Amino acid sequence: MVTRYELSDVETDRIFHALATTTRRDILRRTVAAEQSVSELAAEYDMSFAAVQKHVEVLEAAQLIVKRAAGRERLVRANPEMIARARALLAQYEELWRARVDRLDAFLAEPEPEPEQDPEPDPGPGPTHHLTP
Amino acid sequence: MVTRYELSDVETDRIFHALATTTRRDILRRTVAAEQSVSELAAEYDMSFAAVQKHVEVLEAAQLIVKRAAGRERLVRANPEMIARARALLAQYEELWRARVDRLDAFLAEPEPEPEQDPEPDPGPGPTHHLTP
DNA sequence: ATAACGTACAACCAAATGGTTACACGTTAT
DNA sequence: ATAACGTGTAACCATTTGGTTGTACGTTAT
Repeated sequence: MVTRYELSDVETDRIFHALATTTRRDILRRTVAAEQSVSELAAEYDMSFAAVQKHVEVLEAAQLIVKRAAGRERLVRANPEMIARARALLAQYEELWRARVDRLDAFLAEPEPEPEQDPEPDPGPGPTHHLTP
Repeated sequence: MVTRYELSDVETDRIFHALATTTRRDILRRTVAAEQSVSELAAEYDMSFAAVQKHVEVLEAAQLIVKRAAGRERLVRANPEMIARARALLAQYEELWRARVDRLDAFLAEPEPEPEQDPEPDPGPGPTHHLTP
């Protein structure tokens, strides 16, 4: 329905770039909670209307928000779909970490696989599971 | 143990900024899977060593990776803690979305709360649940 | 001892970013 | 009809970004 494609590199760049500014994250937070006009948003920040308008533009280009015309106003609402996609991407990295830890465990479990040179320097005492879950 | 503080705005800015470049995400991906030296990383990309070194610097400033000296080499490994923090932040936004939908549902469930002026323009036919769960 | 390697850092550059003011244009209110 | 409002866009500016080359310095290999 919505998109369900894999995010391209440029799309992902845009998403994280859009999230990399406090003002824009705040706009996202406000519009994920409730639809708001660009003016209403602009009133919240200590900068010109044009500046806020540009921030909204960046969020829109990343498809993190969607605009809808209502008379002379443009109502902004967040697009949770894209937020979820970004979150899923980070979860993917964490999954890779899990896989790595598993490989390490498997290595440590083996008796003596192949005497390669220093395959993992200083694994430390005990199981290497400091992971945070 | 690790940090368990709330991320400041500048820290969050740094994290998402670091994630906003394909090259840096790729470095993160590689180092989350296995520890690698800066040279090993640099060999993977079509740019100067110095360029890659700077990308590593950005990731390090965001604490998304950690460097460790080993002779003349600097071994880079990802810091899943920070990846998790970024993911948690996005999940927070999605939670706000849930809360918003719940408020809307509650509003639609009420018989006639207060005749305010157009509190949610065009709720459309049927329940507004297009959400992707 | 000397050469090669891995890293760091400085200086430089073009392009992008985040902000400004000014203006045009459609919509709403008086 | 006219004024005020909401939005979009253009021109401009300082700073940051992402890349370059060159150099210095400690570490490893010959």
